[in-house]
Amino acid sequence: MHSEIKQKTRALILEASLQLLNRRQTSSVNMADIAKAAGVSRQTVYLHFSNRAELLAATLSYIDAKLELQVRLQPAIEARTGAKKISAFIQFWADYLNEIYPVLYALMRMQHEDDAAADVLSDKLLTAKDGCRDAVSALDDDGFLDLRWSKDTATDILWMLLSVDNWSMLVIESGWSKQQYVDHITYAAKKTLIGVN
Amino acid sequence: MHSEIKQKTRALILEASLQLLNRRQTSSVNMADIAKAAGVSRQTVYLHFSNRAELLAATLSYIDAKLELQVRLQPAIEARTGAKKISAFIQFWADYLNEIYPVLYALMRMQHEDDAAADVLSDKLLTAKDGCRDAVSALDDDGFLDLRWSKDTATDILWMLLSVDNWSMLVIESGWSKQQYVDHITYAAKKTLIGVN
DNA sequence: GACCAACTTTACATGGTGTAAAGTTAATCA
DNA sequence: TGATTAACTTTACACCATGTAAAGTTGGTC
Repeated sequence: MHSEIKQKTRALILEASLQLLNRRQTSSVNMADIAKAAGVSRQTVYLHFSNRAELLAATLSYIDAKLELQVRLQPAIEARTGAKKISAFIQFWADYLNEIYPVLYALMRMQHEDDAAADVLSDKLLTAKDGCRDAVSALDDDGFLDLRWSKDTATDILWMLLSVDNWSMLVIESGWSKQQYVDHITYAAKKTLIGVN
Repeated sequence: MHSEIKQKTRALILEASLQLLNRRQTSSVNMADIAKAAGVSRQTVYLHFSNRAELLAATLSYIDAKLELQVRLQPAIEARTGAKKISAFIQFWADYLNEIYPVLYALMRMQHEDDAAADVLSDKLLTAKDGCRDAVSALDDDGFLDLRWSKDTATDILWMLLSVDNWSMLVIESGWSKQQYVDHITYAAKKTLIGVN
């Protein structure tokens, strides 16, 4: 079958994209670089992905498929109390960001010049914001949401705390370990959101 | 004097840069656009500023000169308690960010492609981080710093809360008013950092 | 043996930054 | 007054990545 060949080439490109982004986070990764690493011509990449944003989006999905997201998310979904949901979600988020950061970083770099890239990013991140909303709702149901916050405001605050930029600032720039990030951000989130009403 | 003419042209360029950046935050502002707005050839801009990063840095300084930073910072410097220092500093920071954001945004957009731009930004932001450190120290002197935090960690946390990306996320994207930003972030910062030891 | 999907090769348009160099204008000074 | 020169203009070009275009090659498939 021809389409088997096509799928194989697609996989080669995605794997090359992922590997390159993981290795050299600093310098930017070209379409040409990726083609070269995949052992394929630059035009072939455009045959599979109509532009760079689409390739990066596909690379994100490629990672997601490897990670078994549903399994990883179970603890956050099953957590009984709001506080435990927050802990579980932040734990998940830190692990997940660690995996996808290089791709997100590439997308973030091009988001201002390229609407397609901006869309991919905002899709990805808004999905995660729903996780924040869930956690806040659970906390509110428990009666532990600080009366100072509306649910929307609390969601914005938690979402801000968990932003990709904050993560990279603390973990990449300031050198926090993953465990420090999880511990400190979890503590900060709970202390900010929880009120003894 | 020749140099008077030169200074006048320089001022024209800086003013044009500032106006353009303030008006159209969304689309990017070219060297050519700025030259045009200043009524000057593109090459003349390069005669005064060796590259875009330098022009933006000068535009930042140009704003600073207008703002009388020292006066604005007085309340934060004079505040007696750590808690009041935090409030005063966040108030100052929100006002200041509001003024310089368009320029910072332009610098942030180019920081990954251009080392000079990255340097300008990190200079500007590290100066502000010192403000966070001062506030944390004051809080610690009062004996009100949550024992969970070291001074360095607390500084990182406060600094993260006040990051430009967070500000734009809340104020630009989520539509918070300046007052909401100040009130909510101040409350969150105090609740996170202050401990009853 | 014809067909065609997948891929290659070559070439070009675009857009913004920065460099280079020759030409113009008018203030300054001997 | 006339030469000098600082400030600015004009024109042209190199660069670099993205994306488009089109003709050519290879090797399964029927």
